[in-house]
Amino acid sequence: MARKTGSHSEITGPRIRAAAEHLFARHGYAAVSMRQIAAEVGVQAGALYLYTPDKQSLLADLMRAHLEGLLAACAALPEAPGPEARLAQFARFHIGYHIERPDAVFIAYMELRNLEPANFAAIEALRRQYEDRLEAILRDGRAAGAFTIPDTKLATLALIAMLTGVTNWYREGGRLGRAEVEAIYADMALKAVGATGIAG
Amino acid sequence: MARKTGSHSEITGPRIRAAAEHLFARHGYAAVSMRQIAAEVGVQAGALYLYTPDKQSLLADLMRAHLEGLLAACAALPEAPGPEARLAQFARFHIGYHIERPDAVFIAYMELRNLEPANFAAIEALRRQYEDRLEAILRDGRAAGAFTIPDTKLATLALIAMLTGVTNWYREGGRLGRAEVEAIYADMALKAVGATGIAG
DNA sequence: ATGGTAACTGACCAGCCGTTCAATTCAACC
DNA sequence: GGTTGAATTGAACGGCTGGTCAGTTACCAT
Repeated sequence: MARKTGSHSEITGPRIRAAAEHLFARHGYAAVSMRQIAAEVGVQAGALYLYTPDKQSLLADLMRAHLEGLLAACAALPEAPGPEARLAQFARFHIGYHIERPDAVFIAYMELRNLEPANFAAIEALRRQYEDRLEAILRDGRAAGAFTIPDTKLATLALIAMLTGVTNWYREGGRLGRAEVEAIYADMALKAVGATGIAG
Repeated sequence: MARKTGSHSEITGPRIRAAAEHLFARHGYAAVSMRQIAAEVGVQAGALYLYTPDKQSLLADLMRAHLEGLLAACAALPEAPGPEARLAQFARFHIGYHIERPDAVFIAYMELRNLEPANFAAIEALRRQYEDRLEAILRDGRAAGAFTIPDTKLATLALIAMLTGVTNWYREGGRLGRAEVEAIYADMALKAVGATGIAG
């Protein structure tokens, strides 16, 4: 009993990545076996190795894909007028993008320690690129006198931690909708850096 | 070759917990074997089971001990005058306590999914108790007109995420000392909830 | 000196791990 | 209708897993 109907290579590959993302997020990279992933796809473990050289690459590829998508989407944002608007836009974007991909976000933040050094360096570089986007907004805003920030790097990390925290509790269909959460968090982010004007 | 000198039971127990905490934080619960823990203590794997019924209890005990210590220390805080002072005190306490226990914090936030349901419920209840402390501060402050908060629960989660994020990057002997970090974060926390007075 | 016992070893258990690969199956092409 | 080759199976590899336990050691009280 090999393949059943039609050519599967273009279907099985994405299905493996989806199953791995789902299982890694739920149980953690180290706790998930290749056989579990294969079972979720409906295939034998050996077949996975037609699509990934090993388990580690499966993890690294998921994380890289997520961060590259995040960076691309961030770069595609329209230019906003003024520091407050830029920060509000970033906050809303960050929450929206993360809320829609809870599994990928979870993995990207929790499985860093399971990456081999080379993969870790690559992923870390992408993460830093994204942080730099926010840091630039804060730096410019401070230079323009729009924000009150004792330390730009600290404010960057604090805001990202706050905004990303949404993924820990947000559930579709919960008490608050996505738009409300975005508005509330954008408002808090602006206030936290002492924004004078209102652009939430 | 059994025990070498003196009675070890009061030494080996804590050493096992310390080794487990260290290794779980570094590599993750699922990725650490009982034999690795035993090796770090300088003992054979079987000896671990004189001090813990199984690996799962080792994890649950570490998390429970951490959260109970956190709650006790929080409860021992002197009463602060007014909402701003209370929030500033909480922010400083939270950062200080977490900064000093990076391994325990890491485990408490990352290994929840590796807890069996019964243990998870117990740990989650402790975590919620701690959140309620902050939420009470915010609720009282809002009622007193000191804070501007659209949603108290959201603000609670946002602040905790922001404050806890410090443990992701803070290193002893880094660019900023503990006192500076506490001051900057307490200030941001106050501003984020629209505190009118200054009590950072 | 000797018996008791707390502390620990080291071998063992069944079972799962990531990974490999010869053999098989089946759609597509000639 | 036979051939090709991509897709997949299923068994196997050595090695590691959490956990058990009979046996050994070294301290302590007597």
